[in-house]
Amino acid sequence: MGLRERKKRQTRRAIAEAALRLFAERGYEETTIADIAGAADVSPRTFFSYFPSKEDVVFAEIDERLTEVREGIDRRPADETPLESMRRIVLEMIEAIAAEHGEYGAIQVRLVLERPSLQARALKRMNDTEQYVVERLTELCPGIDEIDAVVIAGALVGGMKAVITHCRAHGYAPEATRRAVDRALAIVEHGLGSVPALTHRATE
Amino acid sequence: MGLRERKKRQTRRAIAEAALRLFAERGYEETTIADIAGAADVSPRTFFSYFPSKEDVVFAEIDERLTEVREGIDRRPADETPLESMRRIVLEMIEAIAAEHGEYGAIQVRLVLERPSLQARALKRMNDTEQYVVERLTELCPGIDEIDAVVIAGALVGGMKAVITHCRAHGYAPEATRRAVDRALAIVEHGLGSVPALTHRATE
DNA sequence: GTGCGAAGTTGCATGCGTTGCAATTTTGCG
DNA sequence: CGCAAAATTGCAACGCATGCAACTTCGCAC
Repeated sequence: MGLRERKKRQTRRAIAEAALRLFAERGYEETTIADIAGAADVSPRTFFSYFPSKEDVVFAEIDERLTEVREGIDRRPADETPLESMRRIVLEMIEAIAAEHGEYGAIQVRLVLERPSLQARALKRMNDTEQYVVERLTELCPGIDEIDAVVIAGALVGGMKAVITHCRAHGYAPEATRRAVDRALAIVEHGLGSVPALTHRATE
Repeated sequence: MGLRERKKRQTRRAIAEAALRLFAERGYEETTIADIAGAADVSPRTFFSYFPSKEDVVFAEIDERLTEVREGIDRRPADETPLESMRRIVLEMIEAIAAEHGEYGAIQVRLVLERPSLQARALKRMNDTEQYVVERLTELCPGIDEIDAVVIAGALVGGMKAVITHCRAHGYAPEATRRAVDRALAIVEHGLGSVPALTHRATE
């Protein structure tokens, strides 16, 4: 890897860290591009040659993580059933998110939760991942009905989103996390019909 | 309802229609706030006293529809099981969306699909609705486990999103729409384990 | 090491969305 | 009519984002 490459990576990191630090100190909208550029020792114009927008800098690390998840999906061993694969991948994803809990990850999570526009972007990223799941699913199960694939991916990602929300609210306690994942997968796998509260009629 | 009220409603509608017409004619980013205000015969500044942002004008009608859906949820008859209620509400929602297919609804859908930022906003709205489902669900089923409620809402909304996507891609043909809804609800209700393609091991 | 082309950085000018403020006009009602 | 509240408007300012052209730095061949 040449000097050029290394320096770019270094600058990118400097910008991202400066941005997150400033966001944490003064808040997101209280920090301007000029502030970030100044703290990272580059010109304001250069910021945009590394990140297409102010919002994107928040998702810099998260994107790398998502790429890893996709690679994990692609490396799926052939002797797993699709359901087993999905179980494993969901677990990996949750663990990755929980591990990210410290350091700058916490700042990112807080920012995303506080700013509706960032939350919207995060949901879009999740939706894009769902599209990817649909593609892999149709590849994995030749002849599967299209609507089936889309619904399955939707239910899976929806369940995963639920687990992430739940775990975040409970501080990522390890045993609670595992329990949530198990419970979520059980519901998705066995269906809403398996939840007694949902099939019980109020009258009578 | 006083004259003041009526005029406000009228102006709001004028702005929304002018905006959607211009978006359709020249494109979203090719239309400025000044253009919209000019076409609706108000000052640019006034635009912002009716819509908080340019993006919001795209969702004006959709928001009204979502409000109706929430009201539909609240009016749920007591002799339905939660699962039956959800089935009915999902069907109503899809029908409302399909009915919206004509007129300006089509423009909105096209805009949302084309612009990533609008797509993100649409997903956030869906997520907010999901939160609402969680609240009603915990109300409806006292003592239900929190994680269960969150997962159920996630799976339901995820499935619904899938149906919407699927139907849109197939031009909202009535019989295909009904089939998609049935299939989606069946999968969500009986679980992913009921889909043969997912439990079949490749090696054997 | 010298020079050259490519890649990266920077400043400048510009357009647009958005907000706060104060002035002005319109509306409903006594 | 006349008054107070509400709505509209213009103005100025700020920040994000983009295109462009000048400039600097880098890697590489000779």
